[in-house]
Amino acid sequence: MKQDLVQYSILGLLMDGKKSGYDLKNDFKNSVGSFYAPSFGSIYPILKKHEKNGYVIGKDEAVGKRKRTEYTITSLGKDTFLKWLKVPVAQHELQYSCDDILVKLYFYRYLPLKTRLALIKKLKDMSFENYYSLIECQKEISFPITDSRRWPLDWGVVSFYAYAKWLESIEDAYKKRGD
Amino acid sequence: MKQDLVQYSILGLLMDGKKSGYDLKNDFKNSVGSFYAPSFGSIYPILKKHEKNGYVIGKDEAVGKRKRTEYTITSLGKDTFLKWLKVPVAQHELQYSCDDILVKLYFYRYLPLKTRLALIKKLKDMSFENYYSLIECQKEISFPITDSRRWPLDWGVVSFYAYAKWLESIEDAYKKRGD
DNA sequence: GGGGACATGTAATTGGTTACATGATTAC
DNA sequence: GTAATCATGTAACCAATTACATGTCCCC
Repeated sequence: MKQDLVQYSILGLLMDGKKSGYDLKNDFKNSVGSFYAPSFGSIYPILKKHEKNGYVIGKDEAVGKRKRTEYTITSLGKDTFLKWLKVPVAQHELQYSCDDILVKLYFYRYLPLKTRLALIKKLKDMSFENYYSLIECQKEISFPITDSRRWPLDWGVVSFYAYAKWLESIEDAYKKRGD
Repeated sequence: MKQDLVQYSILGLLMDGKKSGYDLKNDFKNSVGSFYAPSFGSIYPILKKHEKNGYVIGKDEAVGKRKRTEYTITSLGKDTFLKWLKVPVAQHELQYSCDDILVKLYFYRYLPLKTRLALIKKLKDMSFENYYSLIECQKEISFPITDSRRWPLDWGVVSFYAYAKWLESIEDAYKKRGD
């Protein structure tokens, strides 16, 4: 999934208006930058690729004498992005690599409320499932709490529980809002 | 750090006895495999590289007519591994990418108790620090809980709190043991 | 005798980062 | 005038995965 992440994130950032490659770099920094920040060396080539695929349209704009190429997302690009966004996070992605999920989560606001809620519910359910299955694993291993071999497992247990509870609180918030 | 991870992990897995490349593949699967599992295509070349660097020594062993190359870690290899292991996890690594840390954590048992404890304490302190600083960030943003733009931040808050509390419980366990 | 595990290795491909190259504009 | 920021792009490099290539052993 990782390799697609840049590509879809760029489409995601273009969802709220046309931007240059330079803008995108800053946008990454100011949004999902703390866990994912691509370099110019990947942004510009991807933009070109997106244009070739018909996902974006580049237009040279002159700001004074300084020229910049602004990219607008097409409806095909939007569909492609939304299609990716709607794919629920898979169990194995949740397993331990959170970065990709965090990026996806950030863009959930572009989904209709119902879809968003369904995906959050699914994420919550998976978190609880993972939590319970790791609890089972914990029972099977005999290492004491001070043995580092069980730490990654314990880390998983505490984080899945925390995620699940937090996702539950989001669900509750939606319910209270009554949308 | 990511690229070094494979290399040090291989040294780490060789810490408790000589192994072939094939063994290592299985070992990854059975230990840190759920969050990090390299392919043969990276294991074998790294083994060769390690041998060139004097970190491991490969010896052809014949099991019947089937030959396998078993690698033994050298004292230089051990030192190199331990040196890496002793480097505390940096703040930015803790930020959101947990995989690398989990791998490192798994190998902490090769460190003397005192060092291990100090590193756990440091990790705990950083988790609390991150937790408090994210709490500050939360105060500054005005998005309601139902806005997906704050979710990555919230995710960070709940996970840092969970990690910190859990690391604290490890410390307590050590104290109770009175080592 | 065939499938599956054991065992090693490499070549092709992918995809990213770093560093380089270039040049305009703005603020001091 | 010079440093910082704006702005775009590419070439060299690096590291990893996939797929391929090869062959043994063991059990059914």
